[in-house]
Formats: sequence, C-alpha cells, structure tokens
Amino acid sequence: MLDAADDLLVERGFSGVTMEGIAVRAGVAKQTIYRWWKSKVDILLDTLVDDAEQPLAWRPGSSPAAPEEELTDQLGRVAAFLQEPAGQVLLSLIGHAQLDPETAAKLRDGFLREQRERDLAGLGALLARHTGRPVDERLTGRLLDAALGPIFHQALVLGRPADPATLATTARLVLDAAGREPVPGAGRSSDAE
Amino acid sequence: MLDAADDLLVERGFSGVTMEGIAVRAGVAKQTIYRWWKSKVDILLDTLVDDAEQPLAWRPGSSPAAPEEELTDQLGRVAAFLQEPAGQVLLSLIGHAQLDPETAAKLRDGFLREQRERDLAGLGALLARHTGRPVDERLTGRLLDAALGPIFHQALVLGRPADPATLATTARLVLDAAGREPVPGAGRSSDAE
Amino acid sequence: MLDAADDLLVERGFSGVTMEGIAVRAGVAKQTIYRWWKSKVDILLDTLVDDAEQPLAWRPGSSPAAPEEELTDQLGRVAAFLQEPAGQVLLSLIGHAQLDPETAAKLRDGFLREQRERDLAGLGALLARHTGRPVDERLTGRLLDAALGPIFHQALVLGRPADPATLATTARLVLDAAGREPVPGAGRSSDAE
Amino acid sequence: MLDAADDLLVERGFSGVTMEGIAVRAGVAKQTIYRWWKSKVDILLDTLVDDAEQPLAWRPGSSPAAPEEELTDQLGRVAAFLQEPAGQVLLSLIGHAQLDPETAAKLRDGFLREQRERDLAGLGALLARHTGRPVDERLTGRLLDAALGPIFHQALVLGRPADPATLATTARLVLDAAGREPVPGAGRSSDAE
DNA sequence: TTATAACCGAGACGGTACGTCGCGTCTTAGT
DNA sequence: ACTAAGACGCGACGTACCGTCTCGGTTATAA
Repeated sequence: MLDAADDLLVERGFSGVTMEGIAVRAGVAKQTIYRWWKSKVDILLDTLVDDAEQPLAWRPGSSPAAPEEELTDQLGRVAAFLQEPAGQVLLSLIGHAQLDPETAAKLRDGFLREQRERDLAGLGALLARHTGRPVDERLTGRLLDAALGPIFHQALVLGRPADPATLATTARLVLDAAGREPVPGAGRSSDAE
Repeated sequence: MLDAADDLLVERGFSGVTMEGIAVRAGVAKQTIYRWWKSKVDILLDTLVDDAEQPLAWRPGSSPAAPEEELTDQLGRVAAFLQEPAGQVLLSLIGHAQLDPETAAKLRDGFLREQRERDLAGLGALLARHTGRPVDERLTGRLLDAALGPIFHQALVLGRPADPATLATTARLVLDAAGREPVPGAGRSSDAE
Repeated sequence: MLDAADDLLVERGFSGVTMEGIAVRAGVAKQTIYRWWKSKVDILLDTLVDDAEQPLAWRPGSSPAAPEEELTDQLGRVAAFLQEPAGQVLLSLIGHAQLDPETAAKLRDGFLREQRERDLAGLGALLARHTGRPVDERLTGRLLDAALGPIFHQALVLGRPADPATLATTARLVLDAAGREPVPGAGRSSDAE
Repeated sequence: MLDAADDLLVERGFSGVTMEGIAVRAGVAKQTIYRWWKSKVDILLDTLVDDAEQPLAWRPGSSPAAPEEELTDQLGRVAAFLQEPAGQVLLSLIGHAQLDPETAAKLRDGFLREQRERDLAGLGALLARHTGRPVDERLTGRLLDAALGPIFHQALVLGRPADPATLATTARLVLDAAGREPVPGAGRSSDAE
C-alpha cells in the first residue's frame, strides 16, 4: 500500500494520490486502507519515515576531515535528497501542511521534530569539533536554520535544486559565525529557539 | 471576488476556498468567475499581486542608517508579512505549488520572479552602500537566499514566525559575508545563480 | 432567422435548436431574436405557418373523380408531408406540446385550430359529394379523427410513415361509415366534437 | 426514486423532472441515480413498465358479451389511462420521442413494441370471435391503427380526452371493416404492416 | 471436524465540488 | 434608434472522490 501511494505520487503528483486510486492499484478495498490510516497524508507520512531517515543522516565525522567540507557534504546530501522521490514526498507534505493545519501538526510533531533533533545533534557535534568548545543549543538552532534555510528556500520557493556554490557559501557562513560567536549563549534572552 | 476569495482563505483555509463558495459569497455566478480566472489559484495569485508588493518593498535607505539595522528591519517586515492574511495567501500558494506544477509555474514566473528582482535590487543597493563598491549579482543572489532562507524555512518547515534573534543573526551573517568576499565574482565559474 | 432555426432543427434535432445557436448561425445578436419571438417555440411556429399550409391543403375536388381516390390522395399528402422537414417541425412541436402546456396552447390555438377548420371544410365537402347530402359537422369531426388518427398514430407513436395500405383502408372505412350513417346528427347528444 | 420522478412529472411537468430534483426529493445522491439509469428518460420508462401494463390489458372476453361493447370498453380504458398520471408519463415520453431519437428508439423497442404485441393479440382474438374465423395479422394491425389512432390523435394532437361518441364510432367502424373484409389477406401485396 | 469469527475484496451509498451549457436579461460600443 | 457582441445571475448537467456502510467469500483458529 505504501508502495502504491509512493508510485502514484511520482507518476501523477500529489493530487493524483487518492484513496480510491491507491485501493485499485494495491488491489485492496478502500475500507482496508481506512483500517490502518486516516488519510492519504498519514500514508505518505509513513513512507517518509521509511525512506527519509537514512539519506538525511549525519555521517559520523570522518574525524580529521575539514569541518567545512563535512558540512558542505551534508548540505549536499540534503539537497540531493529533495530531488529524489522520497524528497518529493517530503516537499509535498510540507506543501500540503501550508494548506491543512492537521497535516502541519502531524508532520511537525512527527518526522520533522525528530529530524530536527538529529540535525541539531549532528550540527552541534560538528561545530564543537570546529570551535573546540561546546556550542549553545539555541545558537546551533539558529545556525541550523542558516544552513538549511537556503536549501529549502531554493527548493520550496524557487523550485530548483540548490546549486553547489550556494551550499559552499552557506557552509562557510555558518562556520564563520560559529567561530566568531564570543561566549556561548551569553546574555541573550530573546532567543526563542 | 478577490475579497471573497481572500476572506474564505482566512476563515476556512485553502481547501475552504472553492469556486462554488466564492461565487455564493460574492453573489456572483460560477460562470462569471470562470470567465476571468481559470482556477482558484489564479484568483489567489491576483490577490497576491494586489496585497503583497507594498508590504515587501525595500524602504528607500534612510540614508545614514546602519546597513545592519536596515537589513534587519527589512527581514522583520518579511517575517511580519508572512503572519498577515496576505502572507498566508503567499504561503498557501507556495504550499500548493509543491502539489501542482501548473501552480508552481504560474507563481514562480509571475509574482515570485518579480519579487525576487525587487529583492535583488534592494539588497544589492544595500550591500553596495555597506561595502562601498558594487556587488556581483550572483553573490547578491546567494546572499539573498541566505537572508530569506531562514525566514521561509521557519515559516514553511517549522511553521512558526521567525524570531528576532534569528533575523539579527541572519542580517549580520549576510553583511559579514559581503564584506569579506574579496573580489566580486572573481574566478568563480560554477555559479548558476 | 427562420431559416437558421429550420436548418438547425434538421441538422441537430429539436434540442439542437437553441437561441444561442440561431443567433450565431444567423449572425445576429440574441437580443434581436428576443425582440421578435419569445422563445424558440414561437420561431418554429412561424416557420410552420409558412411551410405547412400549402402542402396540407385539400385539392379542390377534381370533380368527377372518385371520392375514395380523392380522399386517399389527400391522406397520402398528409403522410408525405410528415416526412419532410416542415413535417418534422410539426411533429417536433406536437412532441414538445406534450411537455410544455404553453407550447400546447399556442400550437393548438394557432396552427392546429386553423388547419382543423380547413380539414373539416375539405372533408365535409368531399363527404357531401360522396353521399349526396350535407353531413353533420360533428360526424365530420369524428370521421376526420378516424381519417387522420391512424396517420398521426403511426408517425407519433410507431415512428414510421403511414403505409399506402393503411391509407387505402382508412379512406374506405371513412367513406363507408359516412354512407351508412342514417340521419345526420339525429338524436346524438353526447357528442363533444 | 421512480416515485419521486413520477411525482415531479405530475407536479411540475416533464421539464420539472430533473436528475437534481429527483435526487433531492428521493433523499438520494445524484451519482446513485446515474448508477442505475442513464437519464431521466430511462427512469420514466421504468415507471411506465410498472404502471402501464395492467391498465392497458385486454380483459379476457367475458364470453358471450357483444364484441362491439367489449371493444368500446377496451378503447375507453385506453382513453381513460391517458388521463391518469401513468398515462401522462406515456404521453410525455411519446412527446419527447419526437425530439430525441434515442428516446424514440428506447420507447419503441421497449414498452411500445410489447404493448403492441399485447394489443394485436387482444384485438385479433376479439375479431376472430366476432367474425367466426381467424384474422390476418396484417389486417389486425391496420385495424388496430384504426382503433387506437383516433384516441392518440385526440390526445396528442388535439390535447383532449377522446369522447365516448368517438370511441363508439371507432369501435363500430373497426368491426364493420373486419366483417366485410372478404378473404383474409387475399391478394394484398403492398401491405407493410 | 466443524463452527465461528475476524478479515478482506468489492462496490453501493449520501455528499460536496467540479467545470460546462444554455437560458433570458442586461449593458456597451459602433453605425 | 437600432444593432452585434457578449457579460451577467441562474439552474442543471454529468463526473470524480470523499468517507461510511453493507455485502459475500475466504482463512484460521477453538470447540
């Protein structure tokens, strides 16, 4: 059933994914689908969990590598992921989340929250290695936005893959900012990260 | 008709905007709507053009003002805009663009392209004032992504308004990067901006 | 305009005759049509008056001719008329009269009433010549129904042209009945003719 | 659903019978109607089969009764039927058959063909009892037209119930013609009955 | 070994919205 | 003054999916 949904999304786009269509393609009764999922969104969320976690994982710091190259690589993997079918599922769900609060809640409380935790851990470790000291989590959060923001901006708003130059610029920006930041978290109170 | 569509979007969300509903609320025949717009997306695109240009305009450089404050203010206006009804229209359309290529094409070839041109001009001018020399347009493009990316990332992916700390961090990042960049556009060839 | 309506009826059938279509075909604005006719039915009624009277006229008794042959000829003309375009207009209007009381009223108070008067006069004269004495008008009415009934029955109900044998049988029946009828109109009171 | 259609026809006439209206009145979804019938004409055809067969049946010859009275009674039942709601359905469908060939085909290949067979059998038996010998079927057909023609002519063309005098005249005409017809079917070749 | 229940495919059902057609009325330019 | 052109409010069309709801017909134990 997950496969049927996935295939339909690739072949016919999000609006081509219908409970009716999935049922026919999977050779299954609609009722059977409703027994397991409340809506097509829930189905796609399940495919996302299956297909997205691994490609978005932070590689375990091939230790002596330059942090900048490491970060650029990771951003490159994110950008590449968004071009694949599983990435299209994510973009579709983020898209649909703009139109439907329930989708938004499920997506953000589920996959996106977990992925952000993984990203915070990955980026935090990388920055610590880079600066030689632990990094404030709120700062890491802001730098994560600075790192992922351009990629998602290009994908969601401009509708094109992030180009390598942007990725490199972004990585350098983030690392510079992390190095320059004086005392971790000192005195900053308006941070809502 | 545009108002009716706008109101429905605010009251009932994107899926609550139906041709049928607009017609009833505007006291108009469906056919009349179809005579002027091909779909509800086109209607919303028109409301966008009406309502989004002015709030997103770059203020004409209150001359001696610090560029960092100026940029932070502009980013704040963008973030604030996304919280307003007109901003919800934009976010909805960007969301729908993920689900429907035709929407994507219209949105990007229309409003988004024009807005990006205004943004490039605005940011370019600001950077030139900041650095004291003209700035390469491709660099400006990348820095624009760096500036807007976090805001849209927070809005679209995390579903929350961008916090002031993020805006300030982002503005500083962008200006630092512009100042550091040695020779405008020198030697870079993989730039697809 | 009458021609346009006529043509459309022949080419596309009654439901293919639309005010919109007549206007386009006649190169005329709808409003102009409404200035002269209230509906497409009225237009067709006008074409009927133009095209039906002459073909349905009773030939002026080629005197010594056998009445039976004369009557058969007249019935043949009626049957043939119903096969022609003008006859199709009549059948269509009679058909539509079953569905719409207003059409029924206009058709019966107009063309059909006048045609029935011509038929009564024609048949009455023929019967008088045949029997050698004047014929009661109510009897003539009943015999007119007996004469036309089978033709319209075949056309409207069975959907086929009346065959010559039926016409001959019918003509003989009618003349026999007229000859046998003892005293014109004597004693009959329930006649509503 | 059939009842809803029937009621609407009586209350609002043929053009007041709409799929939309039937659905609302029957408390049913439009799609459900379309699942079972292609058009409102098919629905009315079904009501016809339910409601018309019995009232139009030939009574089984209360044996010694005078054939003339028997035939007059039968014609009276036909005339009375056309005044009832079920008869209005028949007249409407015959009317619509003049406007739409598909309706014509369905009506004539279905109900009308079957009813004609029943009529031929009924009239044939009556004539055989009257004349004392079997009657040629083609002759029976012509006499059936002679019998029913005036009734339908009055209903469809003149728009009024057939009066008793006409029915009596018609019955006598038909029986006289049957008695006089010398040798069943002898020599007649142009008969297309 | 049989019964009995859980589960399934199939698809009918009441709905909502779709995008289209023709209606009859109206407004607007152009001659 | 009258026209063609066509926009307008309207009501119905026939279609696509929605999510809910019976239906029989398997399996797959439990008696």
